[in-house]
Amino acid sequence: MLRIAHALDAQLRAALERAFPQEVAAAFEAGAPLDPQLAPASQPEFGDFQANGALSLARRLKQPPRAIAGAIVDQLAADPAFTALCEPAQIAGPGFINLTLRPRRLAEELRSRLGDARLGVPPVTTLTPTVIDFSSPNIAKEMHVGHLRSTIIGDALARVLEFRGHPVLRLNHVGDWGTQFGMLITHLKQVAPEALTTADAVDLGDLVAFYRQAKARFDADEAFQATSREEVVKLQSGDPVTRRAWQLLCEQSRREFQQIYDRLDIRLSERGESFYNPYLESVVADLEACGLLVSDAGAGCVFLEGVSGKDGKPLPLIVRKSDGGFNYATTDLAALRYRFAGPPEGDGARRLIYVTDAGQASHFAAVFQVARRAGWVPAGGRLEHVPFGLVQGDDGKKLKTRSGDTVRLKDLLDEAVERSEVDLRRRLAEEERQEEEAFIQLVSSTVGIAAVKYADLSTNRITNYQFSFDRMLALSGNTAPYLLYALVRIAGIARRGGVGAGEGDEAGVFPDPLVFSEPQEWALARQLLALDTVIAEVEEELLPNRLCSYLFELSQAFNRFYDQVPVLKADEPARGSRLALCRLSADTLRLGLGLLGIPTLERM
RNA sequence: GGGGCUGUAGCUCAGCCGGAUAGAGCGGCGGUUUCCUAAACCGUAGGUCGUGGGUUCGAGUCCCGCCAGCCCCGCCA
Repeated sequence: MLRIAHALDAQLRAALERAFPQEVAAAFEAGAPLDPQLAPASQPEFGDFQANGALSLARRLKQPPRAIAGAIVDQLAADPAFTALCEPAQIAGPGFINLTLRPRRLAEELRSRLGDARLGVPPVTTLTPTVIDFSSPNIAKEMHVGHLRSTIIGDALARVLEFRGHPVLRLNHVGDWGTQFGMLITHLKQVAPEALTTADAVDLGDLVAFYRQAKARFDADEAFQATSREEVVKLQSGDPVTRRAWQLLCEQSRREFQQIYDRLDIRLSERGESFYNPYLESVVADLEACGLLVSDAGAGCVFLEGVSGKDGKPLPLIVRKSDGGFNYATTDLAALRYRFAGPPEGDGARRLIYVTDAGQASHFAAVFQVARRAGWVPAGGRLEHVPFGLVQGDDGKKLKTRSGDTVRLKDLLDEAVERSEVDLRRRLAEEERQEEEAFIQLVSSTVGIAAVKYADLSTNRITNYQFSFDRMLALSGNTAPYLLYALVRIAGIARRGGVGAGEGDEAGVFPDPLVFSEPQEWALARQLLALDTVIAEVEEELLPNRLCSYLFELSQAFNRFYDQVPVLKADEPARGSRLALCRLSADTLRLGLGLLGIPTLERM
């Protein structure tokens, strides 16, 4: 519907201009052009679109809104392109203009989607090279529930942008540098030196425990602190023993992470913090050169504009610690600059997206501000922090295991799949269905993982997210199983109707024109045509839940249609037209779920 | 103390740069199966949109105050 909306917008603007030539010209001169305010209809009975502009124009044009609407409608009626596209425009209420597309045009539009792999979603014409920074676990730690949202949301956004045609670099900014390694290596030297020389001498779970011990010692023991700092220096200066230990730890973690990414079907390029190490010095030097760097209590600071602390003085972003070392702010600045810079020493991106928890909002605001002031953000370059809320348990507090530990991502996925399997087996027994073990495994793991992903993506990411296996695995409601099941029902029809995916790829097997008569058919058709609008919206606003709502509403529209309108038993051309709706519903669900990173099933 | 986010139905949440009677799911109650997977569909009850002001023809949406919860605030990321 994007193309149609554009056409209508242009027609409305032209009509407005013909109706009020002087006023439109004057407003344009004044830099405040008049806008007919085209929007999707707020209610189905209002048609497909509505134009709200007449109401707000009343004051500026010094005429009653209905008179303005009337003048615009008269001009629309005189436009052959408009009358070919729409039924006569209706004026409603205080001055809304309601627009209803001609059914034939809708049917044509829909028919053009058949056999189109992009389902009417155009590729963008202006490519924006984009870096998406997401997932980003820490080396020598296990991935836990805290990484879930970043990983799932980041992947979905990447998929949508890639589908639109943008070059996307998916970066895993893993925590592989800094003080933490000094602590860990120092501690391991004393308690488990073999871990530093032999691959996989201890498993990752033990490393996590060692890390915790190291952190505790670091906080309590000054001598340990000092040794740890020395170890960091050794690491950064390339000491072979320390360096080797570091590589072993990274390698081990990397393999563990990859198992999770494989399960989640997530593709990522690892480029950890250490990658930017060679650029830290120059970041600080350049900040100094452009006069932003201020030394305060021995630390290198950039004082922020518009952000003040307790005493009303500006707050600093510290980019060089008083011991001369660099911190995460320095790394983030170096990364940002590298990503915007052109090759060979840069990625040449024009849009940077950071998918991290909302708690880092002020940190990123500070980093972005400093980068802008330092002139590292190119003209037209976009910098976006995509924040998300905490994962909470049923009690509304941060999700923990019964014993109070953070939940390992692996365990969480295992439990989702296990619950899904128990449910499937129970259902098979109830229905006395016989299925092969491979089928049960495939369905359980697909549904389990899909449920976890969809539950996360389907809520507005900015708010905290209450994690509940029972809700995400529910077979009804706005859940992955409901959507997957809708697709399975369509697949059932397709198997009998002979128009499944891959069969009848030529649009020629469907009637031309498509013929619809029932309201359920039109409701489904309109929903199908809205895909491009939703995708464009997600691309812009980076809110995957918009796509989820769309797919859920599509499934509902389909289930209503399926329930109330016979397909296979209908006569032609209704039968073929309804099969076309089924086919497009299936394709749209597959595509949409695919963009969310969720694979689909033919049977379940 | 400063800053940010959040506050919408019993519960979990939508609400698309202000627009027509505030939506969905779950749960509750009541229905639907000679027919393509009923993991579905239909109906129904349920809301002072935290609160008080303001702007506007029009405010859940924008501005200000207040209340509550969570998060951040100089050398962790």
